[in-house]
Amino acid sequence: MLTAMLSELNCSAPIAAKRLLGSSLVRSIDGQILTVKIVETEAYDQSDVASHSYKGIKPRTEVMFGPPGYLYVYFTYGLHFCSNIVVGPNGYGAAVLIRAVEPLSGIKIMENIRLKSGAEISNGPAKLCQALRINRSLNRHNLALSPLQLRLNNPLSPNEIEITTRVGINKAIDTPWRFYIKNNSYVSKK
DNA sequence: TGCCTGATGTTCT
DNA sequence: GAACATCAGGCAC
Repeated sequence: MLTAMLSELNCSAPIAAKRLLGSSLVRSIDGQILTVKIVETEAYDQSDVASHSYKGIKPRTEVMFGPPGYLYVYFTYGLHFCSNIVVGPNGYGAAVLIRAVEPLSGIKIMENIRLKSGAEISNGPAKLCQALRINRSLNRHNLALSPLQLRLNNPLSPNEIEITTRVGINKAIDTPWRFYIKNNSYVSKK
């Protein structure tokens, strides 16, 4: 399955970002299984001034230039973690930021971690990291392996996907590389 | 309801 | 020393 997943994600960041919508992440914490569905993504690659990989390979961004199917976790604003799925060919710096997910199982556990319920559990990139206990220890993690696995579902049809410009950045703000599932209440606001 | 701001660590210049 | 792919709480309306 690993090779199948690799080939699915060995494409440009925007295509991979759309491909990842509707797919699941399976997180194992202390023997408990949490399952979420990816409902909102943003694409970044090395040709894009808003991307961490734009300035070339650095210790922090090295994982973005590796093979697809790995997790890139970075720390931001002094408080928060955000998680990206590395995509594109080995050697090309591209990744897809996971902006929002919909909890499918283990919801009670996530509510306890977040001290929130409903969409507030995971309708933002830093929120979902907290809900799934994703931190720097999972940077460079292989998403084919426990305790965090990516399960690609069947691609969504184009009419189920909304395309907009990205959120929370001030470079390349006109690039329409944000994708989310229409009418999904877990998509982040704005 | 919606805008504004403070909190706060890592990385890069 | 500044920038930063954020969030939550407070305050004004």
